[in-house]
Amino acid sequence: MQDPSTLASRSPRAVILIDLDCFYAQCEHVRDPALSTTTPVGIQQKNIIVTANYAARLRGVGKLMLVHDALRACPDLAIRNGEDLTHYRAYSKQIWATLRAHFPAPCAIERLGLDEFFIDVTDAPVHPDSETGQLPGDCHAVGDLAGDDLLAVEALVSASWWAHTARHHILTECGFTTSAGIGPSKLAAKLVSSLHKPNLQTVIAPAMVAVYVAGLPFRAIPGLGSSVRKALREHFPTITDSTTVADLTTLLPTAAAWARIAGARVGPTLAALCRGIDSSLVIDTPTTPTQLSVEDAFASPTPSITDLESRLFTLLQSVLARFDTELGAPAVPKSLRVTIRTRSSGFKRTSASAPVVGGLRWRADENAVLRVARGLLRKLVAGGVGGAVDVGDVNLINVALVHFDVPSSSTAAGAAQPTLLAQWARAGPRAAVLDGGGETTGPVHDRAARARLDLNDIAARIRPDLHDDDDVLVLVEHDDAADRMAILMACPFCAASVAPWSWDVHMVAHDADDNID
DNA sequence: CTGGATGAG
DNA sequence: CATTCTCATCCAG
Repeated sequence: MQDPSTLASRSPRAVILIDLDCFYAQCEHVRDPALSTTTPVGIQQKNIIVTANYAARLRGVGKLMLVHDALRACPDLAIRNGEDLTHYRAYSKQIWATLRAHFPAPCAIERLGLDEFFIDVTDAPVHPDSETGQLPGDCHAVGDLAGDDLLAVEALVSASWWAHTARHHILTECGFTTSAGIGPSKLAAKLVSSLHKPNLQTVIAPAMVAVYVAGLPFRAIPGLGSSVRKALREHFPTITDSTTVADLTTLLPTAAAWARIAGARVGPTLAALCRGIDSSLVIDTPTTPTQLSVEDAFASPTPSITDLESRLFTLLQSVLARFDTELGAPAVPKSLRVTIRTRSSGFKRTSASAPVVGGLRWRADENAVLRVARGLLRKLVAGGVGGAVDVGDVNLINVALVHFDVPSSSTAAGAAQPTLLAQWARAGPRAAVLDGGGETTGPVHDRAARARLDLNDIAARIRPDLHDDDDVLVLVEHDDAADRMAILMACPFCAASVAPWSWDVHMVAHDADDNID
């Protein structure tokens, strides 16, 4: 069977990574313009400085440095507390909105953390300023662009100009400087983005990617974290911090060799990344996250379980408030999760979760939610290794709302269904889009891949349950404006074209019609 | 489905 | 080594 995502990713892409320079510190400068960029600024969370502006870095303040050490290196460090991420989230969202406005579909925009954004500009128009073939003045290059494949070079020169204008928009509309990497893949864009910073950008020639990656220290490979590093050192004691990707490739020449060290899933991926190969696509980050959590770490022991509960309730208030202000009406969290961390466990986390029966109406029944949260906490504190966790041993609590969903046919309230359907109808032709994984997000870019897609295959992927039903007609249409394949299903009752994800609610609406009759 | 491990910024 | 305060994905039970 053809794998559409593989086919789509085979065509050369043009990917930008925009990286906000020392994001938290810049947020403080933007919020308080009187704060000079020449004064060293550090952002404090508990007893560490998590990041610092460039003035502070020049004075020896590093990331995740103890406050004590930072002040010793730089006694006049201006310290801002960054434990509350609210305004950092707000700036991040503003920057995302700016990028979205200037890079509409079919350009995908994927957020990584609060301060990095991948943009796929493969299908963007050729940038007007790229016609001379020159790069923007603030754009460095890795490798000889002129010597590379002609079409790929045109795409990357244009992409470099798009990165330049994106950064210009972020600066003039939001007030933030950025660095950027431009390349034929997410991997390439990411790895060169930090070569020239702050406030500069770097493009890499496609033919140079493998060579460039080979020369990097092996820990630069994204996805190669502390666990894999530990396994590598155990198998190969000669490995040090200065071991390069090329050295590793000599030790582990095949995907199978990698799989033995890092597992069947991660291993082959790392093997490919080490050769500069990354076929992953930029995926639009959804507006609704999969979880929303608030946590607090505390150094001094909590005296009693009541005090622990008091902390828990404060966090719960905070996460509920966040839900109200940040998430749209259709989102409903289905579960509540409480996580604690103890010193004696070596700072490991343990969690417990439970369904939230009240769903949407917890404002009216907050006590019930509080009781659920307290029950989860008691379960964790009672479930310690020796039978019970010492309350004073707990040094972090996290409360999370998880598994958001839109209300569907499973919710009983019949009156609410037509309203929901009306909302989706108003949202217009945001039809399902095939990404090859059977899900309904992301474009299929490669025209040849589209031509090979088999209709039955598509139907089976999108809604295997309905595909067995002969009455359902599946339509595949090309939306020329958006340059996407839309998969729609014809409703046998009203002849409407319905997106697969709204099918169930559509049917419930018809059921409601029947009941009125 | 729940809970842990891992990795990202 | 993680340390902060998050978020996502994968996997075993």
